[in-house]
Amino acid sequence: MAGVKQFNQADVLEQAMQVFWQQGYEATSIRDLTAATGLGRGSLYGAFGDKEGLFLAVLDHYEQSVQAQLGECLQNPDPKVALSSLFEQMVTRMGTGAYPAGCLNTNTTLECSSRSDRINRTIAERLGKIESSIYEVLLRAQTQGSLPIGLDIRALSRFFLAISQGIAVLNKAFADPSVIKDVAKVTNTIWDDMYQDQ
Amino acid sequence: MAGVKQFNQADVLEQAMQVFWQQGYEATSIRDLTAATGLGRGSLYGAFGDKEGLFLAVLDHYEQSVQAQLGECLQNPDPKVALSSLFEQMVTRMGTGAYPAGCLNTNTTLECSSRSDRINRTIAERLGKIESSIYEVLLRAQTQGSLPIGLDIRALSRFFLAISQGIAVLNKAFADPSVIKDVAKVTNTIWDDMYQDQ
DNA sequence: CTTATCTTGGAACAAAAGGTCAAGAATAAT
DNA sequence: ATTATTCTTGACCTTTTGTTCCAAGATAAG
Repeated sequence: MAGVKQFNQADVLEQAMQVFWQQGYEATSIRDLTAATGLGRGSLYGAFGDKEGLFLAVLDHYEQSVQAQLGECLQNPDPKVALSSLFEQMVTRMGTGAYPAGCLNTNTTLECSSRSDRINRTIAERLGKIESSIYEVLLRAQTQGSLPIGLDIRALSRFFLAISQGIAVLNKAFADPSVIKDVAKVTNTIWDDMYQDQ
Repeated sequence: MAGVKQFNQADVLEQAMQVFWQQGYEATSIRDLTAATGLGRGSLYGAFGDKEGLFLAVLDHYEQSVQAQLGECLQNPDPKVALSSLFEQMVTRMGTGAYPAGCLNTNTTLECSSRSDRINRTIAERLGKIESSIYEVLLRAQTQGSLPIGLDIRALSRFFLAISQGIAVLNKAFADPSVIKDVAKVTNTIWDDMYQDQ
């Protein structure tokens, strides 16, 4: 069974992502990964180099498969809908149990940022992109005149980013889904209050 | 050099806390701990049982030495000051660099909650206590008439808890201290707007 | 059919992990 | 001074870690 790749890379990354997401980077061994993916050691190392290489590939897969959906929310032409649907989407996904609790980016930030420069830069860059996306939405709202000009929207985008990270933490800490529902509810209230409908 | 304990337990916990806080639970080895504390393996195991036991002791030490300061902020008789000083205190401490980045509770939540039930319960309980403390402050404000009666202060306390966790995440992800300053700034603005001065 | 190329799974490796234990040393009690 | 108790030290154990390597197998090209 060889000569050509015997496995689908996306499937392997999906399985590996589940394991890393649930157990964390350090707590996940190569054995765990070969068991989850069904690949032999040689195949894994041949395809991804080493554990860190596989993890970085998993981070990419995560961005494209999970996080991309959040990015789409922010593309909504109505800034008010864009931001509120972001939090709604987060809470909904976390309620389904289709994925492990929390957010892989957030988990990785707290576990690996002080250990691997490469991972640290990847994550910081990714969080920066989310902040920028939120900033674009706020800027659009401001130019539309539905958000006060005096508002510091750079600070505001960081604020919303913080809330999203906080939701990820609380979702991992508490089994109770009502906690993050409450957070999203209050966030939307605040956002509604800022937003001046024409 | 024995017969009686040769080390100060608080000092040892302080050193161990620094290591765990910076590297995470899994990435910290017993060698790291003996090197940081100056104790031999036997002494460590004699005093704390095993790695998890030491870590739980460290979590207690963290609550008493670091987190207690945040609790004191919330004891301020003026609810408005109480909550705003909480975030101010967080940002200030994280700016000093006296401790590693972020928050040990938050880090632990994301790394260990799916691995050790004991640690998971400890952390969930602790976050619950913070939520309750915030709730008390909001309730006080509400009975004083400075917060609208219609407000869901349970949800609101969870919201502020989420922000505090988000701040911890962003402080670990970004070296730039202006990020969490911005978050605290916006949070205080929102809190001020809610609060109806008499 | 032959050859060259690539994949595969598992054996093997050194290093490091968490944890144990017995002998030695210092105090406190008698 | 002697005994009993306690703590410290460092070697040692087993298991697991991440990684390498190779013989065997399967395909595609000539």
